[in-house]
Amino acid sequence: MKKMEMRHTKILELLTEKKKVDVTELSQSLGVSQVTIRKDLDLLEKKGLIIREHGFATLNGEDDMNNRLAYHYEVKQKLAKAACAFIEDGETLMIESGSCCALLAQEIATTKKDVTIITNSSFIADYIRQFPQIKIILLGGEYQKEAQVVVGPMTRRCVEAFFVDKFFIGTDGFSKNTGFTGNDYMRSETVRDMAKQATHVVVITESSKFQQVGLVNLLPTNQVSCVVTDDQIPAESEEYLTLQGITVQKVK
Amino acid sequence: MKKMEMRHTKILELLTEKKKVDVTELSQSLGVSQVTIRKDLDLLEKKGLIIREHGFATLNGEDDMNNRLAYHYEVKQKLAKAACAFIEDGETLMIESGSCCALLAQEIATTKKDVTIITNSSFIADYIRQFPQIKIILLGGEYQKEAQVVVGPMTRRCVEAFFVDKFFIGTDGFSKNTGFTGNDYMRSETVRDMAKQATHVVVITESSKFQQVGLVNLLPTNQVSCVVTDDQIPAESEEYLTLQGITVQKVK
DNA sequence: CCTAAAAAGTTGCGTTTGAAATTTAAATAT
DNA sequence: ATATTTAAATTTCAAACGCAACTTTTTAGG
Repeated sequence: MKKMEMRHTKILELLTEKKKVDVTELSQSLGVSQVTIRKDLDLLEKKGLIIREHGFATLNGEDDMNNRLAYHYEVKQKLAKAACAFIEDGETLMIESGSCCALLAQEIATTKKDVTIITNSSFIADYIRQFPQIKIILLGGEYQKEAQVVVGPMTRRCVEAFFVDKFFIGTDGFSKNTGFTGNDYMRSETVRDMAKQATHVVVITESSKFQQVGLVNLLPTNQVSCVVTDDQIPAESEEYLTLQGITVQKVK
Repeated sequence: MKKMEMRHTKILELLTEKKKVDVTELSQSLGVSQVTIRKDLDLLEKKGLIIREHGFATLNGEDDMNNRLAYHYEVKQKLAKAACAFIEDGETLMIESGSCCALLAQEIATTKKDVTIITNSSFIADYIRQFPQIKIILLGGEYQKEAQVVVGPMTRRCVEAFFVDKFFIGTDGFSKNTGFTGNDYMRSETVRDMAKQATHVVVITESSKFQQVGLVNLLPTNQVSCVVTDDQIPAESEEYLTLQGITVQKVK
């Protein structure tokens, strides 16, 4: 990794931990000039990850979603790029909420043409609305304020109007017994509703999730076609998934 | 109007016109210290109307919606407060997109309890998501990026699941011949779809709209129950509306 | 009308900022 | 390997900043 990227990663880590870092401090602890730190922070702000203020920076808005974007940003970015390679110009696809999915949406928006994205996440709709190449269908439903997604019976009725080839989701955990798991009941149910309308479900997730199990059932293994993750996935998990006929795409 | 409010109004006007104003300039042309101007700008930023930067300020994000919020902010705020008086705690209502409607939603969110807002505007959903007292139903549909609203057949199917007492909308123009008019075909159609599901339609609009006519039909006069506007509404329009059985609520 | 309290505005000072010019380091081609 | 180009980091300085202490103006009650 390049020097600058490392510094950016370090800054984001510090920020995730301490919520606030100031320029003077960063400059000293990272051994570069204040001007350099300012440029770093400006770049990170341009990416929408942090907010610059006079003398310091904070994570973007204490917002749940933005914090999750900043956390392990570089890895998630790579996962998004890898997943994006599956997508053709002109395709219509579904994306669920989640930080990796948001980055995927952004990657699609900046590299593909005439793609239609169907999503239950108004965060994602907002996140990529500046890119004219992409058409967005926003599903309706009960609005979950923290996650900025819609869920519930209306969302199911909305999504039933569509049928697509690929559906991209995140996950909060995995085990052989449970399959993929989530942490929110309503959101997980909505994911299952959406999955019914897609030929292939692609899970995009950091490998760390393979060492965790979520609170509620999300999707059984046999409904997933492909997993995009990083190379730290436990060998055991990878073998098991492959054995179940799932393509495991590793990055980095 | 108080001195400070007048300065704020002036700043917003300048900003709407010039897109960018700097502290030094404002300080001179308004005859107050730079510190005072900075405090003004900080306040306006806290309201989400502008964005502060080093040495100057701009309108919030060149974003269509935010610009419209800043334009005639004080009047719109009053209209919102007046419209909010019609609403009871615990009520379920529908709100369409539009700057006055966004301010109404905020007013509801800060003064009412247990209100459910059904809307096709993800801007509004996002705008008030920090307030826990309010439940939001976000309708689905084709996403219009600039306006941050959903429209189209899916929106109609979504809204058909509800029936409410009051539906609040804005307008882009009015005349005796045309009734209320809009500037966007799809959005206007969606408003009509939503209006079918409400007993009373309330139009919230600056009086200046009574001197304009929009591009497309929005709603005929006989489908509107009430108009909330400011006291600059032409007497002729007011009389006509009253004669048609519409309650005209004037503020200020 | 007057007085007390709150709000609005100013002054002064040490710190942080953006911008431009310059040096250093890294990538790419020869 | 070495030259060429490009990107990254530093230095410098006037302008802008936040903060806190102070003064003026509004507001509201006796």
